Amino acid sequence: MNIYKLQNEISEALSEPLKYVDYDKNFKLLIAPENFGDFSLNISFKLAKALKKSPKDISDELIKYLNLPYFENLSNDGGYINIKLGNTFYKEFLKELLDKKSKYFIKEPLDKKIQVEFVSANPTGPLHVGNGRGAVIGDVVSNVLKSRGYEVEKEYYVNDAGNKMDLFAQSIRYWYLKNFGKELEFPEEGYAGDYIKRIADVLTEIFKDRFLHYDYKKQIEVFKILGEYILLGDANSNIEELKTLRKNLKFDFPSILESLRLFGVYYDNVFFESSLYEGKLVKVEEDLEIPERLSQVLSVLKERNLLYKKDGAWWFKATQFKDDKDRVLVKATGEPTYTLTDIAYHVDKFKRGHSKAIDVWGADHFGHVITMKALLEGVGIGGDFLDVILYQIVHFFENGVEVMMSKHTGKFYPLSDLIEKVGKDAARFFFLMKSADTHLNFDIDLALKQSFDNPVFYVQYTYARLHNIVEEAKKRGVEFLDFDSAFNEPIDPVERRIFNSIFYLNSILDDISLDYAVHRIPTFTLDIARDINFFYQNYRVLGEENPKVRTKRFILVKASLIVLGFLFDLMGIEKKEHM
RNA sequence: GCGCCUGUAGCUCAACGGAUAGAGCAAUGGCCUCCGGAGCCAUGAAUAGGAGUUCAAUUCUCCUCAGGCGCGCCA
Repeated sequence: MNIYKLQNEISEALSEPLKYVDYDKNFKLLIAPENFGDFSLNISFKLAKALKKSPKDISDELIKYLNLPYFENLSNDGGYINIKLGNTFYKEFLKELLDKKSKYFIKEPLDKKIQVEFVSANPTGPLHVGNGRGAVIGDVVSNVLKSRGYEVEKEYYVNDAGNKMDLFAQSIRYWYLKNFGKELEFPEEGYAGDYIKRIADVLTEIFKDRFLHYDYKKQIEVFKILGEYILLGDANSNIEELKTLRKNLKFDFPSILESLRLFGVYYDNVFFESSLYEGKLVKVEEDLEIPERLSQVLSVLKERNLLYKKDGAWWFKATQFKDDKDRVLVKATGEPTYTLTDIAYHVDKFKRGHSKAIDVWGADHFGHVITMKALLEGVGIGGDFLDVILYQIVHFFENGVEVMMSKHTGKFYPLSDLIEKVGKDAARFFFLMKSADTHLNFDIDLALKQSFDNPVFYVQYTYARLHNIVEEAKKRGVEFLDFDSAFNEPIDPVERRIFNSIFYLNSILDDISLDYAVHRIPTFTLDIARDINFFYQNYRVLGEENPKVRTKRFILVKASLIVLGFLFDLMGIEKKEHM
């Protein structure tokens, strides 16, 4: 028994009286408020206008058709149809749950691929704490979609082309040359962080003066590659020398990909922006020559008459697709813009067979969303292919003062430090708890001080003490009866609440797979943990004399362990059996 | 100026358009012969302001106020 089956049965039962009525047949059950039964239907309110009757009268009629065997009682409370479920229902539901365990919350494969891209920070500096929010959101959205039956590919897009990378390389070059007594002007808008100097020092130590007499262009190329390698870490580079470098490296903070792994984030794929520049040059127009993979987009736009030249640059007619201005795709210098590589990248996602691409971006990239959707329309894929999850800025406070961070001034708080201090689980839970579209104030002092008080410990503690009951039962050789006799006993409200929540979880996950509101997972987890702790405090399990009641409660313990364990897996936090 | 996000208890945050707006922290007062007290119970306290749509608005629409973020031939 699961929520879909129950909803279907209700839907079918109502199809007879509502034969001639146009209504939403996929209506959902609601969890009823306390003292109003287990679940409720608000369908009569929706039908009131069409049927020209009061909700209360409609419910009176409908209830006559709802004599399902699972229902113990039906009531009409001001138009709401409130359902109290019978023991047969709980027996079937829990049998299935205990049998399938966490698979109870995994849907059948849909044969649909979805790609989730997140973090994708420039490899010009280590990840800072702010990146943590996107990392957790992307990771957990992926997990939820997997549980809904999608085939999910998690990807990191490395922006390793363009001006920022040049500035980065120039900044390293400055320090490298300085190590050999050559003092230059520090590049304007260069990266000022300590780590830049440390990269230069590491390179000096390993490669000595090898790059000293390279020409400027060659130096930039080398520092770009090596610097990126040090910061990003081992993605899928095949260059032997880089692997050796990796081995010799004594750098004092983890690379981007290592930080993410410490954070529990594992990617299926790392995509390099620079790969879009590979291949031969293609002539799209007489005076427009561009790498092959980028040229494809331009050719399609040209065919559709959406590309034009102005002031020496090539423009996309974005205004035809609700953007507020047209967008440059190829600069007057002949270089592609970030917008062009990004649309080429998204076309690539489409060609890889994904039915949808989900990007997780910081809210400061908001302005890019409409342009990307316009381009997707422009190339004929359609704007709906892309969903962008925007998460609002995180403000960090330390000693009561806001921590200002910028890769350019070099002041930042590395994500790896945060993980080390408060732990992976607490950090993930903390980031996850707030809705993505609300600003998040992250008080670092509080996070440190709080480590033992953190809600994540509360839920993990709940799991551990439940697990202890199971262990204790084995140790003491406590006897239990069979499933059927356990559910001859009445189920009391506290137990119902917990069972009902577990039963309803699939429905919540379905919602999250549509609106990506992953903060509802920690919220749900805290709610059910509270109910479970109340149960734990007020009801004995092993010490209960009545073997039927004892068995029923033990089933509740097992069901709770299954659901908590599954939720922890979704959120990427540990299932600790002992703390 | 235009666009987007936010405004809920002293603080940090919840609430598919649904019934009595919920938690945590902080405050006050209780609960350990017990399967883990890192827990449980009780008390006080809130929808920025104003119109509108709806049987029903914290949620949707409009206006005002306040905070944040965007509006590059940057990425």
